[in-house]
Amino acid sequence: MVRTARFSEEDFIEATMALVAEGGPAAATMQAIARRVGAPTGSIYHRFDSRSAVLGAAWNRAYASFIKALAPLLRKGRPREAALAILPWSRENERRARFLLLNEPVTLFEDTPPPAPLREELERLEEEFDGAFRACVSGCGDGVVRDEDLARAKFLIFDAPIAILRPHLMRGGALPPFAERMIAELHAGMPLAATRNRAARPAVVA
Amino acid sequence: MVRTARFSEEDFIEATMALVAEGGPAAATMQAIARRVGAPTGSIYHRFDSRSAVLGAAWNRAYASFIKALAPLLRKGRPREAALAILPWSRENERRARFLLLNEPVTLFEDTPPPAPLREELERLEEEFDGAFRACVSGCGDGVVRDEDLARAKFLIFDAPIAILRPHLMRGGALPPFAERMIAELHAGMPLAATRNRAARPAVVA
DNA sequence: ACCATTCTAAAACGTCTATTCTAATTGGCA
DNA sequence: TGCCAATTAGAATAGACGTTTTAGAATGGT
Repeated sequence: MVRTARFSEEDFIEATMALVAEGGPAAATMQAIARRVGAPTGSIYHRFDSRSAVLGAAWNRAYASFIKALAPLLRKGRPREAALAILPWSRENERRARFLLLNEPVTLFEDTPPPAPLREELERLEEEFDGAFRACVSGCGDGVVRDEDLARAKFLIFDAPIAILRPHLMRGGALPPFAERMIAELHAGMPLAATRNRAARPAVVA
Repeated sequence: MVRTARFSEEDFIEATMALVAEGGPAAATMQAIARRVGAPTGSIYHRFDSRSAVLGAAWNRAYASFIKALAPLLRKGRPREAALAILPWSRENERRARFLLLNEPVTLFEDTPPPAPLREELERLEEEFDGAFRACVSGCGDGVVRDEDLARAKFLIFDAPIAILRPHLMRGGALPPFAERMIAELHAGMPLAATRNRAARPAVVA
């Protein structure tokens, strides 16, 4: 190294997350990222090949942090704790939570996909997460993991809690206490494994 | 009228929905919309003021159709039926379902909001939907609708079913039968009104 | 003190997009 | 038939954005 860098990868990634969290993916233009860091746009290209490389790096970083918080609980066979762990993680990583949980990768990368190394890293992360789900599901039944059971687990532990949190993440500010209650009740009322060989208990109407 | 129009508002709206449903919001450029209809780009501007006017009109149309399918059931106090009604609606309106349920208005309109008349129409639609939810919730308890109860109803009837359907809507193709089972079980296991004056039933772990 | 290297800095380029403009065409109606 | 507003038609414009280029400044070993 011959010249000390004023701006780090970290700086650009953090700025990107903040911009997307605040104004959606379209707000994270290269010029906006640079402006936020206080750098000229060209400097970003000394660290990243392209805009999708910046976005991809930010996504992988946020996703890895999220998985780190949930996967151990899943592997220990604690789906309810895993679902509830999304709350403290979101509170401690507000920016990351808004960035990760309020955007779909498909909309974030729809124009140009990230470069190969980042795509591969993302695949690894997704496999790790998927594996944790499978471990959790297979721990609660026999060895075979049926599609329905996996879909059900992902819903109960991931998609449903996020759906509960979404309005409050969007609005900003604190997550209300009843969000936690809703997640807990959801897990109390709906079993992780699909009821086999009998129809769902019919709901009592009126 | 002095010259018969070859292209209708309808044509452009339908093309816009199809493009967004197939390739995300960014795929619906004015040129892509025009190409799909077989018209020159300029012709769109004889019917719509701007791109956001086209998107807004498409959104309002899809949303109105969706609300029309659900609101009556909500007002009749049938939350479970309302949630399940999303399935046939999505099957009968596959294009609209992908357009409406797979995109957030905030990302669709983040660059430039639709013109005032469309915004007002959207507000009316949202109020109608909100009113139906409130009617449904207040029907199941006393007159006062608490924030928590409203959030819970919107989750059970709207967000959770959509979260269940999302992977299958994205992938395309038929919605699996277990999606219906999951929604039914969700409503069987989790009551519409929050349990008052006592904590949520604790889940049995391990 | 020099020099290769790494970085900042800012302007410039090329592409893509929404939008506008100008001209040609249509078809009911006086 | 000949007018005329509505419409088609497609090129032209202007701006935004990602990316590249060029120039210069800083650094640490030799």
